[in-house]
Amino acid sequence: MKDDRNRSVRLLWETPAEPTRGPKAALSQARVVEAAIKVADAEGIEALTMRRVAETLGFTTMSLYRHVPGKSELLDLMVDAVWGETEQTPKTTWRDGLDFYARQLWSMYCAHPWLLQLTNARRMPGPNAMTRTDAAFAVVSGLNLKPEEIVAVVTSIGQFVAGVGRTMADRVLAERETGVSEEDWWNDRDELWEHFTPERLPMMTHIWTTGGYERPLDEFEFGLARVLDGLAVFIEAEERQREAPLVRRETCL
Amino acid sequence: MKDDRNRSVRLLWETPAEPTRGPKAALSQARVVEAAIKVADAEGIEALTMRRVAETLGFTTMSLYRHVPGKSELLDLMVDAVWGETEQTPKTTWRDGLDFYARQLWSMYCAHPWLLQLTNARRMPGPNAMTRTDAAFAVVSGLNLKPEEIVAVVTSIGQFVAGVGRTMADRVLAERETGVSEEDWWNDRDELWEHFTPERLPMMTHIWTTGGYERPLDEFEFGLARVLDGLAVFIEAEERQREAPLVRRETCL
DNA sequence: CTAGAACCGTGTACAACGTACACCTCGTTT
DNA sequence: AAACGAGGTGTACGTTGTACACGGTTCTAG
Repeated sequence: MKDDRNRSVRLLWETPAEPTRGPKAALSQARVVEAAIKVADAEGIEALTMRRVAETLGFTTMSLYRHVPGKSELLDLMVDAVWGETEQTPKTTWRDGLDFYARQLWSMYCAHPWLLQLTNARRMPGPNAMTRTDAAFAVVSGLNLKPEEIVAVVTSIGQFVAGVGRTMADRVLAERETGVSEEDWWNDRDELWEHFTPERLPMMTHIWTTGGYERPLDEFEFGLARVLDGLAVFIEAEERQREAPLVRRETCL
Repeated sequence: MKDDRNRSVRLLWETPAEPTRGPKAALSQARVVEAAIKVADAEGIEALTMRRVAETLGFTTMSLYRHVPGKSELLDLMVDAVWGETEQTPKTTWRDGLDFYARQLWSMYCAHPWLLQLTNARRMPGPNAMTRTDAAFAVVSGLNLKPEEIVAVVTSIGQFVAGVGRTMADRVLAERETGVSEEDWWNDRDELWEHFTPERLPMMTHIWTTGGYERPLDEFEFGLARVLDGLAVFIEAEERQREAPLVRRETCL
């Protein structure tokens, strides 16, 4: 059963029948997942080892494998458990809805920065993640967009939040891991700044001396406003084009 | 000298004096970096081990440490070497300039997807990366933006490309690593689709049946156009009324 | 009522990783 | 000729995920 390609599908989407025989389990899948999330929250993804999770639960490392097939599947379960903590996007205007969706993602990433240290490619999507995404699709469904445009719009929001979040997460996790603040770390590399000369880096030194790095804009708020503005331009243009009688585009049912 | 905090600064920004004594080096830092990039290009970052690099060069693992202080510093050198392959943004309009900058980043990420598997937090910036960034700042310097707004505008482009790139990179590297195409992999998980019912996921099933996933829009092109549109709205508004204060909201981190 | 199947948790073991350390061998400087 | 600094080698250690064998516990089939 090693190469059962649907094992992780069943793991996430189906609740297995309870065993009738054998001793009562002292541990459970839910407790393993919960403990793993707690470890990752506190110490980052590189501290998340099977040994560490087992230790916090007071069991041996190998006992975890009775409840979870492997580390990869444990990560799948952790991710979908965290999606379950978010609220579904309510039905409102497209802009309010996407704003809500973006902020839900943002607070999810803030609470669990390790999410952004994980690959998303070929990660098995769980029911929680899918229902949240479905609700996000719904808020842009009344705009007469083509189906692939709906996907593109929601995806662009998701990717924006993930992009900004990753920078934030890397910073937070590095601070937590090393115990050295971002500022202290850069100040320790004092010889670096000697190479930042106006001849070599005119703009950066100018921005530095005029205080551009001292009071940076909030990356999330600034970027979100820009992306939503950009989507507004697109959506309005798309609606105008659709109302024009001559330039009928093919609608897929 | 172990905790010399400026060691990596000198490594990237200064060329060390050539040694006078001892045997001629059969290896060099440049060759190590080059070989490492080649390995990462072909097999991804998780295949980039000191043993693997040494093997492709025909030397022992420990010989690398004569030319590179450690793996972390090797990564710094690889990153800046790759930045050196890109062209600097020429001086044009802000929109053409940012478009150029975005496409440079994009082609860099396409050529070296492993860049996006690396943390950016506390990575020592090298001279190539800094001059490229400086040139990008320059194209938005004629707009009378506040210094922190210049940083925010360029950063938002960088983060957009990194966000889209990461999705692309994860996919490409997973295919290269496993030898299984994305499509085949998802087709193997056939039981997953049985859970995608219209009751549970109405929008997704609708988009699926209307072909929204069959001809997806280009994420890079779609997103870039949206972000540039959004920045245009901001820049025009900013030019119109310079005296209006900018609204800043608090976020969780 | 008993044999055995199913299940839980433990302990040992292995290959791969980064790299510290001791070592020998060159080539230049004193 | 002796000393010294540098390049490359080989061994060894602590980590990681997890395969495998094992012993104890609980329910089911005969």
